[in-house]
Amino acid sequence: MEKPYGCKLPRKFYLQDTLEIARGLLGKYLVHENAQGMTVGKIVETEAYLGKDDPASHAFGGKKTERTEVQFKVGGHVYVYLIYGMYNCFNIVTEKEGEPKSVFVRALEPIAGQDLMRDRRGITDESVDGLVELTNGPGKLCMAMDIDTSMSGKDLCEDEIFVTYPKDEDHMKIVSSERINIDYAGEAKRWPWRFFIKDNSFVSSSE
DNA sequence: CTCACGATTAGA
DNA sequence: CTAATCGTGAGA
Repeated sequence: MEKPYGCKLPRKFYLQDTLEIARGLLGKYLVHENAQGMTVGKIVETEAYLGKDDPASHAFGGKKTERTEVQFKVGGHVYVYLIYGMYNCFNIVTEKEGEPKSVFVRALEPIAGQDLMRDRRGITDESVDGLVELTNGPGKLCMAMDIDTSMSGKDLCEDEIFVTYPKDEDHMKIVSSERINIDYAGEAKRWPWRFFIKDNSFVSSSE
């Protein structure tokens, strides 16, 4: 059977500068296969959280707690947390061990397993509008890909969940903006650490 | 132990 | 625009 994805990213990818990784992840495929089946989504929107020097980061000031300690692992691990008591947020830990930086994945474009995604999202609309609703937000993509906090701490360099270079990476223009919904972060709200693929309709709708 | 809060979403 | 909904983490 022909796989709808390419080669898994090596550890080295996740050891680059976090802002480079946030941009570099755009266009890559996130792959998760479990007993229900396989789902694949192209990463189209990310945000960088730069750890101890970033007031918006859960690790601001070097704070380490039970929930956030996976961010201190070596780059390539998964950090998932629950927000508002009901939605999961998927992040990729970056850089060397002890450096609690990460990239938050805000939106995907469904590539494979769309029927399964529709089931998990409870969406019956098979039009383009329905397709966009599957993964155009951080909580939505976690529902579609079946990602929850039990996956926090997993290693993307293993086989349960991983990111790949697609066989043919599309031509795309990357743009940046302020990060979304971090009013608590003061002046850091202005820092342009959100990246997305220009004109991609699966990017989350906030501006 | 208590309790305020959130890197969101769906729906009015 | 707001309600939903609960794990987390700081403080008593």
